Amino acid sequence: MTENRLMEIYYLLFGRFGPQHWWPGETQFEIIVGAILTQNTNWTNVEKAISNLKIADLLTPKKLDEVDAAKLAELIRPAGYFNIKTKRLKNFLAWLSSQYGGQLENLEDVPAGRLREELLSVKGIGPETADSILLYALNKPVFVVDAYTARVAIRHHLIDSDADYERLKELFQSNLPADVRFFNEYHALLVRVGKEFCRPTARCEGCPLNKLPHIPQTG
DNA sequence: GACCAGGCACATC
DNA sequence: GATGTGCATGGT
Repeated sequence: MTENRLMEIYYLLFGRFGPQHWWPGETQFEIIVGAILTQNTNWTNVEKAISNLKIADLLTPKKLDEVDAAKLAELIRPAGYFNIKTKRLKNFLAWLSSQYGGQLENLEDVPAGRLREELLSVKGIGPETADSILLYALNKPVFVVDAYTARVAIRHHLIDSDADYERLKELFQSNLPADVRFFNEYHALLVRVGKEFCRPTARCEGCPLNKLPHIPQTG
């Protein structure tokens, strides 16, 4: 049964890696900025960009909304795609400013489903970024799917290889208890095992999920 | 030097 | 509706 297999995977991962303490960010806003900057990008590059923003004392919605776009682009350059990500950050801030007075606390009481739709309407925020913001910044019980989640699920025969984002999300959300802490840890653990053992060219040797049925990686 | 990394929007068929 | 492409830096 899928539910039991998903729990087994969780316990194997947690037993090996322990708590991951996600999201790696000190404030709600830092988490949101990180969620946008990490799109298709290595986290270490994102850390450099966020460090630049901290040093420049710009890591608040108001300051980032007001800063010159060219300056912002220069600061986030290490995160890659810096021109498009500048626009995406500005798009988010424009939405926050116009719809919620620029105050993140005004998002707290908005139902998760409605908030997700609104976030998806912001150009540059897709399903993964929206769900990351909902779960990690706003503590809503939604499951975050990313490239690692998909790879692990497919390689372990939990879902068809052509499953889209929403189907992958449903796999986890409909078979697991909707709990913020649990979803937080589970996704973080999937990224951890993905980075160490489930990359396209990584080998399965030593993977804590090896005892489960899977497609052996030969790269 | 090629490949990869915690996506997304847009063009084209 | 499916498939392809641009966006860009930095580590392995």
